[in-house]
Amino acid sequence: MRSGPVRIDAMDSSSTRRRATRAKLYEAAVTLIAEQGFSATTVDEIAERAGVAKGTVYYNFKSKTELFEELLRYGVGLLTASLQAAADETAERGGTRVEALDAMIRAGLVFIDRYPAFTQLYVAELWRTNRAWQSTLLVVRQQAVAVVETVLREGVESDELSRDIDIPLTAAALVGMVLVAALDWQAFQRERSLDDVHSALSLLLHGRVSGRR
Amino acid sequence: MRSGPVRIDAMDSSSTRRRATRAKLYEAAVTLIAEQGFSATTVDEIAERAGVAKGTVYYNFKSKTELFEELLRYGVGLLTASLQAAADETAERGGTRVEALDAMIRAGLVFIDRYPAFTQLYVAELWRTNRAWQSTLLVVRQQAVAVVETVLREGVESDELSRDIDIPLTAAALVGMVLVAALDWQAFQRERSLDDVHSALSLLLHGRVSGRR
DNA sequence: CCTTTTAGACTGACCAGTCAGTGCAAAAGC
DNA sequence: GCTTTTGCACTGACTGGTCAGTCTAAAAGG
Repeated sequence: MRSGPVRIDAMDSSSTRRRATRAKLYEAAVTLIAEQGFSATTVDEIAERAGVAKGTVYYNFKSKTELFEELLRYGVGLLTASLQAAADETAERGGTRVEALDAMIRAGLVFIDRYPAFTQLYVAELWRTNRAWQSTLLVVRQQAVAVVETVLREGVESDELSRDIDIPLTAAALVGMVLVAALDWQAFQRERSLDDVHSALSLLLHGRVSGRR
Repeated sequence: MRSGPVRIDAMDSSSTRRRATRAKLYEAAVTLIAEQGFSATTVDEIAERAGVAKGTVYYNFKSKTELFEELLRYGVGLLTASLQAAADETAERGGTRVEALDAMIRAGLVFIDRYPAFTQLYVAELWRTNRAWQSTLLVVRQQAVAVVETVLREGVESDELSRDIDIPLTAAALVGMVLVAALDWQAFQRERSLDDVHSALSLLLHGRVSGRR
């Protein structure tokens, strides 16, 4: 009866139990670190919030830093996928590149709305130097920015966007615009709806704030 | 009340010597905290970098947190003054509000170029919750954003800017655009000149990226 | 002479990481 | 069947180090 290879998935070191524990730890770590910062957050707090013993943290991750790095990789992976999906959907619908950018702005806002703690933590760590996870962050940032740069590049090639734009700088500015507007919305202007924020940013993207009439 | 203002100087505790020591401590703290974060930076390190005994830190500030809060107040004061000056100069020259915004973008970039460490540290702390200096930051952020909001409001009233814009959100987005583009420039695109960054942002502001031709 | 700074020893709290041990379910042995 | 073994996942008390903040006596500054 039980002669089959029942234990195989125990071998890839991600049994259901383990995965569930890791998920609880990510969840606990992300909010605590977003609130307090990495150094001010203790492993005891993370364990307590996750409802596991401290030893379990070290059974699942080799250090506090490693837990944090995996968290970063995981979160930015989600964001990148979501931006890419927005761009792809627009392309499939036969939309313009500007529409794609607009869709990506919305996707960014939806992401931040859903994972505000992760976004806080990402922004807070991104421009620090001399930190253990600098190299992880650099890679992970480039993935996300590259998605925007690609759409900008396509837009320029198809003459939909101005030849004058500086792609890397414009991509950074757009990402920053969305990131900061969204965090500000979450932190200081909670009463606004996602649509409010989206249309304010959309107006800016389309140059209808101060553009020639 | 004018009988003897002799002690006022002593009472606001800012003899020349003290001021010089405090300045050395700000300077040391700002770079260390920008690199490592508040919690990961020790008072011993700050004192050593400032070339001062540890006791001196506590003679001048009642705690590490208080040193940091004063640093924040001081830095944002500089930024706000510089944005305001840019807006005022444009107005005196009889420039438009859009020109004023453009001048403020440049002033922001110049500030970040001069005090990159302060900017890093500000961004890293701004959206954290549950920190001792949250309330200080809130006040100080509002001062800076208000300068931008005022110019936007004047622009709308004089019909120079679209009635459709949402002033608080647009102000936040503009500030974010400058902040993130500048930090990205400093961290990942050092080879670009301030003018490159300024014209990329200017193009966005004027809606010449994707605006109607 | 009053203020400010120095050097550095000291304390008490706090915290990352360790390790010997527990619980438990599936397999092996009988 | 039933009991013994195996190994995974987890536990929590403990350790060694670190750091904010204090204290002192004496020197430097003005």
